[in-house]
Amino acid sequence: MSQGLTIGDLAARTGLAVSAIRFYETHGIVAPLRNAGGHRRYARSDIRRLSFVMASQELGFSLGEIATHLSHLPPDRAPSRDDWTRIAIGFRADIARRIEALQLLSHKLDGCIGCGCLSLDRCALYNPADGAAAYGPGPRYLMGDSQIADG
Amino acid sequence: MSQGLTIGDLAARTGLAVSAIRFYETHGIVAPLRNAGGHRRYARSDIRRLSFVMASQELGFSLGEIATHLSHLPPDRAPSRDDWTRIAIGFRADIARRIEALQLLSHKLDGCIGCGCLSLDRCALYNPADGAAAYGPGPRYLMGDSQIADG
DNA sequence: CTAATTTCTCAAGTTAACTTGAGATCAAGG
DNA sequence: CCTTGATCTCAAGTTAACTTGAGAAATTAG
Repeated sequence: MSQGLTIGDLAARTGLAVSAIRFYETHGIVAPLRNAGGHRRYARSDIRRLSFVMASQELGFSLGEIATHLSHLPPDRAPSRDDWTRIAIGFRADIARRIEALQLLSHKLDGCIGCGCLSLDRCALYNPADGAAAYGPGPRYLMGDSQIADG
Repeated sequence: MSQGLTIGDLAARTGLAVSAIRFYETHGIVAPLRNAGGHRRYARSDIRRLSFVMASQELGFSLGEIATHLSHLPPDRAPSRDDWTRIAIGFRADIARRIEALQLLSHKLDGCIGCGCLSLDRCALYNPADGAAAYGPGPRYLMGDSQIADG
């Protein structure tokens, strides 16, 4: 067996396009070695790295955020079990946060369904004034976390 | 009071940029009337419409999907309570689905944390072969829902 | 009525995350 | 050795969701 996986191997194992894997490299997400001919050679652990990227994207993280997460892995040696465990735990925390946000939203909709919804000043989907947050370019107000207790 | 809200009013009430509201119009999300001078005039119910758009985007829906949801509202008359209730219920179902997906992922990470993670063939983040789904351009494999029962 | 806002339209620019294409080189099978 | 297929680099195109800019007309404040 030659040293490491080719980019095609990695693409086959992860389901990613070869072009995507190269693109990720320009964003510091993978850093393969090169063989004598200048072709990329990947470590087996890069499969896991890319799997992590795909999972994170599913959750809505940007490549930049993902790269930050991954930067906590050792750049030189293959990541150990503990290295990955640390990352996975932080990842789980993010998932939990997102679940909570969705549940809050769901509760607001409960209120909206019951409230008649024609008096716009009381709908949970309205009243954006609190909890402003930017999600993408430009200013955006989100549904905040007050004005909901009073049924 | 003049007839309806100006685009600036709507922007102030929703937190959206004026340009964004105009943009949404080109995507069939709002359809304001025009006054004598050709300026847009919005109904109060458009505030809710746009709030719904922002909430949906938070959940990862595209404008196309949102427009589809909104197309179930009557185009001519102001939406009634029941109209909005129907939409809100469908919306809640989507939230529930997403929460489930996140919880599944979290479970997989539980397994990943415990499994040693150095035998790549058993990690929940690996083994993409099932549950393929496209999320953005190009083929993508996601973490499916099998190969997880056996600890 | 005049000046300052706001709005109008339309075209073009922006960011993220990739893909596609061109032209050249490397690697592997027979 | 030679051909086919995989890779390489670099530039440019793509989609979503908007923003920015220009020039003109409508509104509003004083």
